[in-house]
Amino acid sequence: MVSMKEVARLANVSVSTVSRVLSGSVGVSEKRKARVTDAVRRLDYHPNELAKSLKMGHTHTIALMVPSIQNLIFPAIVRGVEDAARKAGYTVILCNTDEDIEEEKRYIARLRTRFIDGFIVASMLPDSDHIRQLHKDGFPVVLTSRLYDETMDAVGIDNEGAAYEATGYLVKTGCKRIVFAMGRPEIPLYKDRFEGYKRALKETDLPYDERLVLHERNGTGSFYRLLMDLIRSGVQFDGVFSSSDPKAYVLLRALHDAGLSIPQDVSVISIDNVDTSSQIEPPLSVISQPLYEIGELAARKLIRQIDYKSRTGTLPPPQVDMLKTKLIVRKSTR
Amino acid sequence: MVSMKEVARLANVSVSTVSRVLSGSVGVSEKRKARVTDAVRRLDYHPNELAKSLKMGHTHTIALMVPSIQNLIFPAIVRGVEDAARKAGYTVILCNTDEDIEEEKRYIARLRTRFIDGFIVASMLPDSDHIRQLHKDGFPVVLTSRLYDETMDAVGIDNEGAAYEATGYLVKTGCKRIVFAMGRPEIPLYKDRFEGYKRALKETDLPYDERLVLHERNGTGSFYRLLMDLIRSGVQFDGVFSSSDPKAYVLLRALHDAGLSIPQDVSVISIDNVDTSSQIEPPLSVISQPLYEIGELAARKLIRQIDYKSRTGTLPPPQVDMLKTKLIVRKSTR
DNA sequence: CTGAAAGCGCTAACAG
DNA sequence: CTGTTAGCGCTTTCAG
Repeated sequence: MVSMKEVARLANVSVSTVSRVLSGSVGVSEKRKARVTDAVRRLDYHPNELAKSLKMGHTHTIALMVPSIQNLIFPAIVRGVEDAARKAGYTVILCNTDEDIEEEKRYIARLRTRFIDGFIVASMLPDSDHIRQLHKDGFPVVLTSRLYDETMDAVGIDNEGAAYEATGYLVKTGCKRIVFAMGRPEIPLYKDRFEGYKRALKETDLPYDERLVLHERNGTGSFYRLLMDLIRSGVQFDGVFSSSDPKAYVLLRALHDAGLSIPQDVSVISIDNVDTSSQIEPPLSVISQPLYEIGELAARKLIRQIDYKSRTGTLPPPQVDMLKTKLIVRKSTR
Repeated sequence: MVSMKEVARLANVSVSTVSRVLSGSVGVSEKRKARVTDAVRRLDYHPNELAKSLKMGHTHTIALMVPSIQNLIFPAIVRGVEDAARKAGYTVILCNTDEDIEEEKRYIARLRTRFIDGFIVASMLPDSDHIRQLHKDGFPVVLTSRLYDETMDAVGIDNEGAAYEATGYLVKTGCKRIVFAMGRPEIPLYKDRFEGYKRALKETDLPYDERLVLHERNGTGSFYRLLMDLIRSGVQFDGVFSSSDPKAYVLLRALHDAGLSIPQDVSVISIDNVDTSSQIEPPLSVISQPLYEIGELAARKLIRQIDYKSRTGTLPPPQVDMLKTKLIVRKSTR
């Protein structure tokens, strides 16, 4: 690897002169500047970012923590983060935590020692004190797609409102008995979506029937059994509102296997709008959340924090941004 | 950040002693060792990996280049890579290249200056001299899921054989006129799959009809039009073999929209077996490739190269591994 | 067994 | 305008 020293030697100047021209050339004579740029070219010199990082205290690297990239909502988010990061000259380290808080802690502990500039955490569960600690320790952090509160930067959607709208749409199109597929209750966004469902029922004077809410047992796959059991039990329903697209896929599968036709026998709606949701049969009606934009904004906010911190030495006041969702009616609803 | 110096001061030893106990304690008296470990604990000291990297010349970081994480086959591969990497104490940087060779070059140029220990490239196109150069320059590289040859480590599947088997299965179950959805010809694996299709036809004495092969125009979405046009043109067919799962999804969509039923009117098979393929309606019959294992093995091979290089100073002889594919019959075929 | 010192490649005072 | 110097935090000879 060719170092600055060699460039300096070839250009017959000192390393500091080389360093100067490489970082803006303020106060360097044209003559020497030319010699340096020439030497740089001839040696095909590229500065060692690692050494720079050690000296400067930042790495232009951010960490992105997701539960699992295999969950369909994350590829788009990750892509948004990566694009925005790259545009700003940042590199992203991808961390799959598998919902395992210990794994996440280990990951963070390792990353901290490398001068990671900041963290986007899309995997936060309640009791994640290690994340709050990170923020308290002065690390730029932005939360997304899971839990967030007012103490840290975040970008999300109005989950309660989205669920309210989804349920409302089902009601408006004639559904009277709507199944709700509820995700893991530790994840607050599911609670919010549940609330939206209940509020929509109440405001349209539809009775709330406990038997119609399906609670995830272990893994998304469990909804297959849950819905099948409901069907067999004879409880009637004419609509299904899934709290996420991946769950909707398995619900749809169960409905098909039970011989029910969609949307004639039952309307299905969901929240997310993952890429495949428009392609499957039937195309899924959804409340769409702008996944890519969420990732993009999260990255931009993080970088803004990093810049702010490098200027002032402290983190800016936290701010949570809510992005708009949109109802997209396709063929799974009447 | 607490440094080794502070630990040394608290423990009343020199920094070299601290360094020694932290890296195995060879030749350190029990007494001092205890003093050091105690100081480490009390100060909650964590070594600065960046400084270590600068000194040692490696970072325990690998780069993973994919065309786009939004392509359904990559989340599983990425996950495999990340899991294997993490197990070995490595961190992965995710790079989406968008099939843009210039973007890829820029990415690599940036990464090289950071002492990246190696590259897994799942995005290689022909004429990727910058990748070969990387390898020539002594960087550990493993190729996967795209182009590869004998000059570099690689992990892949037998694409020709997989396509042969897929087509053969369609023939065996009664198809006589099989549409083939051909991906971008610059990507060799699609050529291989095309060859397998043709060989199966030949060996079963079915005529090869050019009109039955659909050539991707721009983007996977183009297959919708392509298939619709074929249907309208009146050319008969009773089977569709898609060269990848994402393409199969749009083909399925077109078939549905045209009012054809699957598999009664036409059988559909594909190569990949992405997670959602078992969930959609109808569940897709596929030749499955072990995506996760491919990623896992790629990472393990890369790390093996890194280790080998750090011991011997050179790269080990390249070796390409072929993983087994498997026919999975679901509901989209007769 | 232990510490002093050099140096990885770079930046940023500090003199001149 | 330019060069010398002192580190960033760590590992690793090299003496003792």
